Amino acid sequence: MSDALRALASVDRTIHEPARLMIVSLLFLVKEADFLWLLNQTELTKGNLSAHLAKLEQAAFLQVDKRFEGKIPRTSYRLTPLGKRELARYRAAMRTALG
Amino acid sequence: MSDALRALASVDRTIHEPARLMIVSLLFLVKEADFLWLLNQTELTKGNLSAHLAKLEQAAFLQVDKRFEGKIPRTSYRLTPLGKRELARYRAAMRTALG
DNA sequence: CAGACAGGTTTGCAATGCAGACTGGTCTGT
DNA sequence: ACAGACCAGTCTGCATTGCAAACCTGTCTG
Repeated sequence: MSDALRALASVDRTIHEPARLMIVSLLFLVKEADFLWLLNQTELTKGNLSAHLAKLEQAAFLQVDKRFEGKIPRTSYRLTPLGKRELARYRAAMRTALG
Repeated sequence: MSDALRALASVDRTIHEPARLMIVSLLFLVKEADFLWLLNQTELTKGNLSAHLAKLEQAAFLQVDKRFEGKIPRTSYRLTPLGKRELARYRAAMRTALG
C-alpha cells in the first residue's frame, strides 16, 4: 500500500465531509463567526448547518460560545486547537493523496 | 462565497469518497487492474470493494472488461475518459479548496 | 399587534458505507 | 476422486449519514 493510499485510508471523515470542510476552513481563516454568517457563506440550510456544527462540536473540533449582549443572544463559533491540528493533518493527507 | 467554498460545494461525491478515490487513483496510475489486485492495494473487504466498483461503473467512471483466458474468467477494470476527466476536476477542486 | 428575522432544534426520509454470509467456479494436495 | 483453499464477486442486514422542511422561542419593526 502506497503512501497516497494510506493517507486516504486514514482521513478523518468528520472533516472530509465537504460541508464541514467548508465550515472549518472558514473558521480557520476568520477565527470566529456566528451562525448567520456561516449560513450565508456556506449556503447550507439551517437544519443542515446546525447538524454539522453539532457534529464538529461533538468531535471537539470547535467551541461554541453563547453569551448575551443585552437581551440578544450572541453565539460564536471558533476552532479549538484540536480542530486546527486536525485540519492541518487533513490538508497534509489530501495533498499527499493527490500528489 | 469564495472560490474555495464553491469548489467544495461542487465536489463530486462519487469520487470524494476515500475508498473510491483510492480506486480511481490506482486505476489512473496503472491503467488497468483486476479485482484481487485492487483488493490487496486498498485493503477493503470484498463486499465493500465490489459495491464501490459498482458505483463507479454506474457513474460511468470505469469500465469493466470481462473475458475468459482458457477456463479462467479474467475481469479487468479501467477508467473511462469521463472517469479521468472527473478525477482531474476533483483534484483541481480540492487543490483550490485546500489553498 | 402582525409579520419579519435571528438562532437554532427536532423530525422524517432516503441513501450510503461497511462487514459478513453466501455462491459458483478453479486449482492443489493426497 | 475428494477435501480444502483460493478467486471473484453478489447479496443481505445494519447502523450512520446528509439533507430539507417543519417547528419553536424570542426580538425587532412598522
